[in-house]
Amino acid sequence: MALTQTLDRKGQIQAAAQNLFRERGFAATSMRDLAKAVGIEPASLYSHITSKESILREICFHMADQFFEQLDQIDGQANPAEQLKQAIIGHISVIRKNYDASAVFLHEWRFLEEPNLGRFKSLRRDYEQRFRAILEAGQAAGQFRQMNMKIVLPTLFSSMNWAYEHVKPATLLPPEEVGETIWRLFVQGLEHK
Amino acid sequence: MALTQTLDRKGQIQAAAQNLFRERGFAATSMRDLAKAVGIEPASLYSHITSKESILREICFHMADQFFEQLDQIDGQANPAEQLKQAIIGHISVIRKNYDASAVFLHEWRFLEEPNLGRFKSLRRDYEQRFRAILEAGQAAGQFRQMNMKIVLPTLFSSMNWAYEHVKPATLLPPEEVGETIWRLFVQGLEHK
DNA sequence: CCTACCGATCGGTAGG
DNA sequence: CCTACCGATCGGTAGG
Repeated sequence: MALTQTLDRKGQIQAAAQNLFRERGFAATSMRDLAKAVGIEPASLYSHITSKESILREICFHMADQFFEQLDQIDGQANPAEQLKQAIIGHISVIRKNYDASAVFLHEWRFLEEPNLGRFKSLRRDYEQRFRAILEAGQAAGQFRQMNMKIVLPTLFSSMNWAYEHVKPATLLPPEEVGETIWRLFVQGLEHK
Repeated sequence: MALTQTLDRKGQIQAAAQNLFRERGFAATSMRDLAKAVGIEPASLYSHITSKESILREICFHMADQFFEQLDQIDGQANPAEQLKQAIIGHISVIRKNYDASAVFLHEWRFLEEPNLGRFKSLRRDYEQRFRAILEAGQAAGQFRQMNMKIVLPTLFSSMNWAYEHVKPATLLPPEEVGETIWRLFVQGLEHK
């Protein structure tokens, strides 16, 4: 919401929606709440957006785009552990740059309607597979232990995704510190060698 | 919902609410939805419950009770790594025994009203502190490395709490396997020694 | 546990 | 971007 005054009306609506959807959830946020936050009449929202769901759709798919862009920037020549480190820090950085939107992306996507819901799930699956490929490359290279991917992969994502909650933006730890710590924990474990 | 037919009406309402709140969220579930699931008229719900929020309250605090009970059963004489293992497996077991309710506990608690909301947050903080104490005991004993607890603790909880999602009940891995794998990952890490 | 109903609020449209 | 408004639905109560 900090940059609201520099955005056009459509951008203001998106920013206000991200904040409200994050704080109250999609279902508990009314178009009247949203209009009030923007400072216009409820009906005027529909000059800029087509439906409540269309706002959610833009938030979710814009976040998905950013997560994929980040993945495309990691060093394909690095070893798996290093690639994993870059992917983890990148993922957390995207969350941090989109404090409200990432919470919506993570929690409110289920209110998407078909066919958007199906497309969203498909993108998310693709993204998870990219991480899985890194982990499996590490196993193939003998760097990582053989562990059940059905457990390891969701554990990794859960570990990365808490970053949006628990802590307010002002007191946030730097994404690099969070990412490095999670990576070290994940790769080396808590126990002394 | 499997045992609905053996429950009294109040229990049926609770079971149906857990399922609906899990699938659609608290805000998006109407009392009419709930009544339909139970097979009575909407107004009849109020013979057994006082408000929509009171159902949520019972779910959340009943789950909290179970999490604490589980913690009280771990072996206080064991070393920190072993205590951690028992606590993790116990936590995941509670989630597994309450498939619908645990999702509600984890995601819908924010729709609690004061003073319940405050009480809930306080209980959750206490619970987290119990885990923190185990981790710090491990550090004090030289068994665990010094790491930023502000990162390690939420990472641990996130890792444990994914268990309620991603996977349908029928295909669930045994809680012991999930718990042991997460514990090993958390303590030893992914990398070969 | 039901019928009947309350005032409030919902997402969205018509028409300018 | 506004005024005016639509039909549908909301959580909950009265009274039996």
